Amino acid sequence: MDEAVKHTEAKAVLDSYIEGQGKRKTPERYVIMDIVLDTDGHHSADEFYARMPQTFPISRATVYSTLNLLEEAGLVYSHQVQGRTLYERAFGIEPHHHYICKGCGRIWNFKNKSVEEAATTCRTPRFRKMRCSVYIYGICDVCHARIYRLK
Amino acid sequence: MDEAVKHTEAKAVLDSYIEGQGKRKTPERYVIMDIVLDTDGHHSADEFYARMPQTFPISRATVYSTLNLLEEAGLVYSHQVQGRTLYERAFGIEPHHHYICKGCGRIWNFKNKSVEEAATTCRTPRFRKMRCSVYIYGICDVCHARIYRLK
DNA sequence: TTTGTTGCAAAACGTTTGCAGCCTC
DNA sequence: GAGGCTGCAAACGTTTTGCAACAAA
Repeated sequence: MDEAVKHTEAKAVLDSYIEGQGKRKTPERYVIMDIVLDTDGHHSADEFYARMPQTFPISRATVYSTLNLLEEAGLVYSHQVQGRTLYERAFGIEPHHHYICKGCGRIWNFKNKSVEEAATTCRTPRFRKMRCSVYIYGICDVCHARIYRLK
Repeated sequence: MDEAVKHTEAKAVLDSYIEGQGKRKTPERYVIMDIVLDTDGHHSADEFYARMPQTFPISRATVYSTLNLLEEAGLVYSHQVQGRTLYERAFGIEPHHHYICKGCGRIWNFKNKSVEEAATTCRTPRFRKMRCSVYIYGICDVCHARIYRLK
């Protein structure tokens, strides 16, 4: 996706979410949105906080609350890993799932049509599905070598 | 599964894990294991701590560390939900996955063969799979009614 | 005898909250 | 002007840690 278009379209999504909820269009929210859109991978709120521009400082509390807002608006996904919440941008990327190393907590993405299809089509009574997350836990090469060497 | 057999077999699993790791067979570990085996559903370490027998008090720290041990031994699964770690017994139950309400955090189990098969057969390069967890996030009936009423 | 484990309390960690002042609407 | 938002620091809830006493091997 073209970078400029991505930012324009994401801004439209955020605009309409904010308007629909009777919330306010503060500059902080759009600055954070832009940074999230330009960041790949899975990061904690504090990691995003560390990336806030020195020219436009934004507090930790605002970063936390804005990431929540962006998730509600559908612009980021969150994942609970090793006691922390990690965010990844949801806009301009293809559907995918994750495998997570129990040793180091690193996350890798993978795509798989049958996993995707099975998760989205299965029945969940009395429950409105919003999102399916498939996590495959295991041990990565690096951790396996480390653990094996230690013993 | 027969209850007595379940406890006997689980004890054998824990025994061999403890022996293999050069760890120690303390009474606390077997008391906690028995309680976990007799408990259905998803519970935090503190919830298990509250269930420790008055006749054989066990500290919070020991409950936390033993639940970790039981997970390493494959006797419990853990799930990260709303900032907490929830445990469920892994022994004597059929494979299943979960849907989780974003409103209240409650978890329901579901079984689905194609989800199961897709998750276990997909390829994850440079990575040794241990366990697949499928989480479907959404809003349960109760929360949907509550949120809808408030607006 | 060695060394892993327990219990306690304190500390750590990520996150949320209360509040005063500010800014969007 | 009303009320949502920000920034700060303090509070929160969960989990981990340090340490001395204990007990399994």
